[in-house]
Amino acid sequence: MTFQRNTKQRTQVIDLLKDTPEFLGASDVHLKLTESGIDIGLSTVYRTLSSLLENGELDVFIKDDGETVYRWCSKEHHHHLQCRVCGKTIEIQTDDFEELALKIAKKYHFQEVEHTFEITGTCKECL
Amino acid sequence: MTFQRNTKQRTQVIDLLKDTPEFLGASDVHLKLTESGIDIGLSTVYRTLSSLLENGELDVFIKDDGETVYRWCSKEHHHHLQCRVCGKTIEIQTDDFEELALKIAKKYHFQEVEHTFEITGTCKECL
DNA sequence: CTTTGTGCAAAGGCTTTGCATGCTT
DNA sequence: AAGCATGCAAAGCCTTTGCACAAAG
Repeated sequence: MTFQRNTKQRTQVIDLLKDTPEFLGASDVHLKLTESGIDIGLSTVYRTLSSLLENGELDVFIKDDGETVYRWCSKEHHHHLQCRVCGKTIEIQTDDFEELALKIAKKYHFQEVEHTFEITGTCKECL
Repeated sequence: MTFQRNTKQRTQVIDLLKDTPEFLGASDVHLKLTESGIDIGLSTVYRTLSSLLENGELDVFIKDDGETVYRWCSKEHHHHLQCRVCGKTIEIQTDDFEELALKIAKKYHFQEVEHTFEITGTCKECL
């Protein structure tokens, strides 16, 4: 968690993310900022997003097409329910997965356990 | 779901996947096959994996680094506990995840639900 | 003034595609 | 023989990195 200087660009990225409820990719962030007349390089966007992610400020997931998308987040671990058709994403907060994962890890004597859990389906609007 | 011809290459990819319990990326498949003395192009591997995926023969998920990895779909759905260090993989049989996923899907009126759940950690031999 | 961030362009990694050749049916 | 699959190389995306310049502390 290295300290970061407060630059115009970094501030703009953070402000945009804080104001946006959906997930944004690096190119989305870059496009929205340049459209607003803010000058920023695409690589700076990538670097800023990476550093924010490392500091746990962002929620992240990788879309089906491989693009990584980010959203300002609360630091609690959670999972996603995503619609295959429209891409709408719903956050799920439940401790059940966490407990299950830990129980299984303990049974097999695993340490430093991490887990991923994603649900996809078709939402009622897209049926 | 287009019909596919039975070529040497396609058969080899399928055989490899059926024999491999872990998830494999396209390059993994290509490497393992060429190491076994089987001649196959990387693009053929990609095309074969895509067609198998479309036909619902494969389970898939995208790793943190953006690589897409595939595994032959066993009829019984199950999950894996994998060691980050040695790669050892343990199959987990429990209906708990299934029930949870269905419960969540129902709550949000999602249909045709699928889910992925993977646990990674360090096994006791690798600590 | 020193250190870190930025921009640009080039390169990297995974994946897709165009086209001629070869194999399946 | 006809048509789809393959291989190779080139190109497409998203992302990362090297380097010189600019800005922050």
